[in-house]
Amino acid sequence: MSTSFVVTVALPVPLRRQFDYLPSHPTDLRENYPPGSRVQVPFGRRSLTGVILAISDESELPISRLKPVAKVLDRAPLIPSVILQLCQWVADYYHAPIGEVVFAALPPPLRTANADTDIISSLQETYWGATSLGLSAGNAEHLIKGAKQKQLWGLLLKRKSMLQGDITGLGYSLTQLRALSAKGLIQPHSHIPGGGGAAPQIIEPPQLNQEQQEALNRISSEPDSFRTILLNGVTGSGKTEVYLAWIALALSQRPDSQFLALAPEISLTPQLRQRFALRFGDKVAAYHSALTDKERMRVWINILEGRTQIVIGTRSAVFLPFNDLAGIIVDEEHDSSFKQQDGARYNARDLAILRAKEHSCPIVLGSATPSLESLMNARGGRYESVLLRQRAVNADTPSIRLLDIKSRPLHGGISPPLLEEIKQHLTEQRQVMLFINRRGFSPTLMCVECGWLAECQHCDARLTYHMKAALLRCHHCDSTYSLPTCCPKCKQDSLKAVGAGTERTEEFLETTFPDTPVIRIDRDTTQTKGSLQDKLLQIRSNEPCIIVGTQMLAKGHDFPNLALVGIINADSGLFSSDFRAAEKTAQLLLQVAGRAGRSAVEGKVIIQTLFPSHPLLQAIAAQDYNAICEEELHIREAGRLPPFTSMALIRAEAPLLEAALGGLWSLKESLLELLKFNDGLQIEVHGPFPSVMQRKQNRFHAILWLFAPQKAELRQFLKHWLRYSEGIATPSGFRWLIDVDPLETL
DNA sequence: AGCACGCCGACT
DNA sequence: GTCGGCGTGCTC
Repeated sequence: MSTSFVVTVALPVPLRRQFDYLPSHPTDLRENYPPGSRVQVPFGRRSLTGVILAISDESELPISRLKPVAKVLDRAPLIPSVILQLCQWVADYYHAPIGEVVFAALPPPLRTANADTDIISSLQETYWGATSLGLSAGNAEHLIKGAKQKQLWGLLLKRKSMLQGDITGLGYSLTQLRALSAKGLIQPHSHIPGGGGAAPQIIEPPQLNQEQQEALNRISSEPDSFRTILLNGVTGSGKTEVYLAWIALALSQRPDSQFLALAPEISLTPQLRQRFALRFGDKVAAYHSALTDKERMRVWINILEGRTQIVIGTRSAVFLPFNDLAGIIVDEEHDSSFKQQDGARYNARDLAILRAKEHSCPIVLGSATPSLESLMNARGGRYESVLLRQRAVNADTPSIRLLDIKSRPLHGGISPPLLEEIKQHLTEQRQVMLFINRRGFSPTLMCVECGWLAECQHCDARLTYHMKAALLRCHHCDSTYSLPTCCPKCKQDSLKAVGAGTERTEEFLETTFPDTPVIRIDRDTTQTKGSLQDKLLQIRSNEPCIIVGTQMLAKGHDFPNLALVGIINADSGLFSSDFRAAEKTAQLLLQVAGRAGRSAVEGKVIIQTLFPSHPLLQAIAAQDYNAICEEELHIREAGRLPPFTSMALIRAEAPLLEAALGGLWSLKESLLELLKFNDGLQIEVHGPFPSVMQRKQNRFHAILWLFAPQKAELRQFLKHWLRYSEGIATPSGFRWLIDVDPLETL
């Protein structure tokens, strides 16, 4: 029996390489080095935490150059082998350093070596439940002041006990808990997570309509086989109810199985989570980057040990260590935030499909406006297609009207006809939502005398004027500038805020409708934890109000009394050089429009534009997403663009534009060189081009476009090329990376 | 990414 | 005379 073996380790360094080590002692057994366990190893002159990828008989390097592992940190593998496989695949497909990928799959506390301390014991947390006094007080509501506290009390009455992390996760504060505790209504107690206790409160599921029932039948027809189902349902068609019914059905057949639901952004998860929690109680947990390390850690461990069965998460949740996954849902599958934009640039939607395959379970991709990629896959028979054509709650699809704002005066971005409509709907006790793609007061500050514009010193961008904060801010590098009192160039008192952002529209509406609440929802007003939740609760009270907000509003929210949606300006996406602009614009506008008239209320959408005859807007007004896709697919096919070809980018940056472009020229030269030896390959290299936003934080950005007929061809070629790209001389300060299947191509 | 080694400017 | 700038090279 040979005892000599080599341990291959992934380390958190940006190198496309694995590192081999020897066991700590020559007599060590292979069983003590299971793949997926963390190790402490010497690396250069520092010591790093790594993850064992594999054990093998020999190394590419001579044994004499290998160092021994310092310590094995985990007794059992922390990362299941399916996740390790997924990481390997991501590293290979996206040409990402394996270490970066593996460490992205671990919750932050496990990335560093807090040695072998017992993780579970550190997870004991506080639970809150009603006291006997609270329970016997009957209607204790009159004792409680705040609406939020009343709600919290109601929640704690229904659920016998709740983990503090879950309570705060739903947007309640510790202050609110303490206030109830001070009244003697509730008390904290501790017990170990998963030790039973909290009884899930199950609400009676609503009756599915016939379409939903048919969709459910299709999805659940073969529970134990891998299938990708594209659930294409108009906004308001009740996709979420189908998901819930599917999970309920699957759990009745296999009670211990697990489910993963991915949602594009955190802003969406609380609501989705609540709907899941109402149905499945504390089987449900949320997982996203806004959680504290401890919260993430707890969810991670609970999934690993099978205590948490259903997770609502954002893209990083695709790496969670489920071991008995029975189904995956990707909600709003077209959304570009599933694509990671830094580090390992993976698309969580595509990884989710891979996971479903690994676990041999169905995956449902849901959207009212599916991506062209998914539509193509459905056509090619790789995905099954399920349609929901009607809105669920006897509501019609809203009407969309294009409003020409040429030569119409705008106040706070709003034209007189739109203002009339707002008035009208408010008198009818309805809610109104205005969508503006810009936060801040105005996107430009200019001098009307000499034409001076407030610009960022570090970026090629105008500064946004924030009135309440009384400053200028760059939305690209986040630097701030104090507000000039007069024009810095001509010294006259002639500065003017040009254009409208959410803040200006909010201000205008507040003065125009002093008796109506104006609720602004953008990154600036939802910074503090729970503030978005508060605003959403206020809207869901169904009192008349005006909601002003950015993209955040477009996704998934369900506001029953919302009747009118105004889109302040639809024109930014009409003349972009991004080949995905039409697809993105159609998706965004139709999603926003879909917020209107979701229950019995009749919905109306008004899109302000300078180009009402633009074909894309015409098609959007006709709500013919199919026609838009049809047209787009023709254009993409003719232009040999994705999804008809495979695409990758090389993105570069350097302190000078010349260096960024020059470095890319060197890379391109070497790519072409390698292509010469591979005659059969139909790979095209275009560029280099300066990025649309050339200068960002005083660094210059440029890109190279690569196209190939097949994904595998491009992947193989790049893999091959990377093996000897290290010798290429590039200018100093030149950094570059590969972006496979980019969604952002400028 | 770190963290070294390595050659050229203003300071006790 | 040294302290220190960041250029480039390596890490199993």
